[in-house]
Amino acid sequence: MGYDFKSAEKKWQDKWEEAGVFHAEDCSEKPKFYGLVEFPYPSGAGMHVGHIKAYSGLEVVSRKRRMQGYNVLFPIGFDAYGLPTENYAIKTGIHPRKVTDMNIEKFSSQLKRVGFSFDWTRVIDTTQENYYKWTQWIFLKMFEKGLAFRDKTLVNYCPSCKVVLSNEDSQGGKCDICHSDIVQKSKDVWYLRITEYADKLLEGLNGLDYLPNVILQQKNWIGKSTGAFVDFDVKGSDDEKLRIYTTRPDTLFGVTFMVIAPEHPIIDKYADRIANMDAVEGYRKECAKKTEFERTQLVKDKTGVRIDGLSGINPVNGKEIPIYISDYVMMGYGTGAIMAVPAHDERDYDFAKKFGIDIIEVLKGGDIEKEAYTGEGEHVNSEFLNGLNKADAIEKIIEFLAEKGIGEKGVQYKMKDWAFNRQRYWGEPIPIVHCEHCGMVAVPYEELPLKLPKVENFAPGSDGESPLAKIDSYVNCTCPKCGAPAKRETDTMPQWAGSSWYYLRYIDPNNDKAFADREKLNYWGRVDWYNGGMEHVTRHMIYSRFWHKFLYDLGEVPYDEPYAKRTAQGLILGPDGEKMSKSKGNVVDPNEVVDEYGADVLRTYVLFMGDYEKAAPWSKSSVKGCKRFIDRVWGLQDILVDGDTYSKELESSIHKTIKKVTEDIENMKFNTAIAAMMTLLNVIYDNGKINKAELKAFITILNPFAPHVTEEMWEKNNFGGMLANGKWVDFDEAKCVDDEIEIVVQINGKVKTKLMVAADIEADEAIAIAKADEVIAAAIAGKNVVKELYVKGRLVNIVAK
RNA sequence: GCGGAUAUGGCGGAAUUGGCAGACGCGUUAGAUUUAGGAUCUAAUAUCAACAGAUGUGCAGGUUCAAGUCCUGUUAUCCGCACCA
Repeated sequence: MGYDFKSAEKKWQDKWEEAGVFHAEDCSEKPKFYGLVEFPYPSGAGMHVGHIKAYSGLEVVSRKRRMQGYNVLFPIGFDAYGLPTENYAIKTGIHPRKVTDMNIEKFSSQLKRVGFSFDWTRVIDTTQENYYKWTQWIFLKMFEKGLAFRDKTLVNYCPSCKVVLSNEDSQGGKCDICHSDIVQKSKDVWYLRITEYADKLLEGLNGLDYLPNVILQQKNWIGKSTGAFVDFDVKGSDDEKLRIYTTRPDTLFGVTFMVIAPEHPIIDKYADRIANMDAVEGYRKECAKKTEFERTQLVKDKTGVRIDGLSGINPVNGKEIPIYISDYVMMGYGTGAIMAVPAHDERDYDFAKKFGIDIIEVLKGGDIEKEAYTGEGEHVNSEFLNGLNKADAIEKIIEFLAEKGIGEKGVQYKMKDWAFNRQRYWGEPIPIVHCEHCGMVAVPYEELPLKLPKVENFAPGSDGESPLAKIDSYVNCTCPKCGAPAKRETDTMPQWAGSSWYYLRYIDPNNDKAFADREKLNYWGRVDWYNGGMEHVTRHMIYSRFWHKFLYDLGEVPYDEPYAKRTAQGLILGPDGEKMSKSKGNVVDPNEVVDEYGADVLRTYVLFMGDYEKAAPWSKSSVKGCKRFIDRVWGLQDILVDGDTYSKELESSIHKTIKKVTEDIENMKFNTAIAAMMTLLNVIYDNGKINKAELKAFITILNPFAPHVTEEMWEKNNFGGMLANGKWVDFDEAKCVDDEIEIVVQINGKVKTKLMVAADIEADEAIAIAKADEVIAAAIAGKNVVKELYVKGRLVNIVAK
């Protein structure tokens, strides 16, 4: 009788749910394991095979850990605020609430069909009042501490969609949605002062078990650099100081010009003294027209205009140097002004060559006739720095600058403050009231959640205002402080908000007194293992680490980093080797796979298809290989015999496989774990029979991968209880080795023959046996044996000339 | 441009960390079974060669008794950052 996955899978999913076997127990005596996967955005398209792979990894780890006696928290939820839902709602007229509920329903049933061992009693939805109440609560705490603030910014605005767009949605200066030209618009928006945590976020990385690549990407994102600020006097101004930032203050003697960003305020301030203001203005207009893409493209061909009327004075030698404006200097980094050292900076070099500016070498080691020398070297032409190396020179010059009061040590970050706003409906309302008398006032904590009002028209308003701005009953309120009529903030929070603290809510999802109970926080502690996509390791992870560190500083959480370990799965590519996309028509629907082959096959395949951390193309025929594997496992019941200990024939194979699977799962080497079980299966069929003890062990280690078929077999053979509640099997290291082993005999490193010998054979004996072999004897006859080696358990190598 | 990673049969990928290259799976070929197809089972399957044997882990060198693995150089692909001073 074949295995009927259709009925068995449904049956066991229901039984597991009924018995609550995957419910995590708060504050239990058992050791805890908190495994976290990135909760999905419930899109209308339904689940993707990528989700299955992303969740299957920690699913296997979680099921195994449960069987090993851990109290496992393996939760799931939905990150449901966001634009796609809202856009769909606008298009169809169905309310986003309804769309979200439908999509969550769809995702939930799909996830359940795959048999994931999530604790469904803890499911969260970021759009529910009892969840976003605490998102707002955290925001207000930040507001209280001055970390949430408002500031003017130039935003990308699409006049056609009437919406403010992120940089990602406005690439190339065109709106991603309607492709009209984006205009820059000044607007007051909310920011979170994440830069205040830049150092903590950087230092925190040290003790964490993240993939090296993840650490690197986070470091790059934070982008810390150390250097110095230096003030240059400006000739032609009223005693104006032009402050620059540099990482190489030691090259100050090589400065031959300065460059400021086109937006630099000094231009407007002294506009009447700049003789060529027309040219300067013309250049600035030209830059403003350039899209971000254009501005980053032309690396070699520098453009710029000299400011006629203002010049800089090099503070170390009093030399007068020209000042240029050029768009290779950005207003958003450092001070928007640089000192240019063409001899030792490629950009400055290109610029100097183009504009015919002097190039003065201050570091030995390169040939500045040909190109800028950016390496290290001894200082020359630098007065008191001459002869010093880079580190010493930097130290000395900073000392000098500080003494003279013309500069100081400085640190810069690439990371900017987090623009925390959306002019959209489907997001968490920002709980702030604007009062004419009191300014910005927080909605009192006891009034949270500030509910997102139900509206009929959730399309964005004109002029980039949030749809909430049109609802008078929402906007008009009284000031919580003075009681005067006031207006509510109408921006909502960005998508990233809800996901910045969701791992904390799983710990105590229904608490209405706090975001999570302190005792439970103490018990569950950090997420032990967080798996997700590489695309989320910078923004999402840094944002949530920031929120967590903020809560830690507030004393609201008992540990300072949210995630102890972070891994990432590789993409599943389409069968054509291309990234899956609807437009390419190469998307694989997990539902169809479950329909055709069953959930166990789908789960096994996504883990078997290749290295978990690498991208691999989907192969329809390889899926069939996993189907065969599952069917052959079921077929073991046809050759089942009695026996309550491992048989001599299979004992070492079973121990070896248990060892391999046990270790591989922890290292996310799921593909080789499955391969090892396939190998064992082949060994068993070669053996012709399997006894009950052996079958128990086999289906136990297979259970995390293929829980349904193994559970069905467990029941059918009356092994007792439910396998999901079962105990993991141990292996005995001593029994993983065979008595007799095959060794290879090489002559001059080439394999000549293979011999069976006792596993504990000594070198002398092994070599003697090898030399006694007729093939070897013949090969070395008449030759001079130079060297004889025995590598334990592996080979004998005889070097003969 | 900078940083990181990868490169192994027809395909996805293994390789105890310097010790039999190609585990496991797919595909292919032959056979069995079947009215047929499908499914299943058995065997073969890196390349060249009838065999002996030789060659073989992107390419070129090197170290070693022994190299996919270590060293030097080089090429290609992918990812991240990108005029960050």
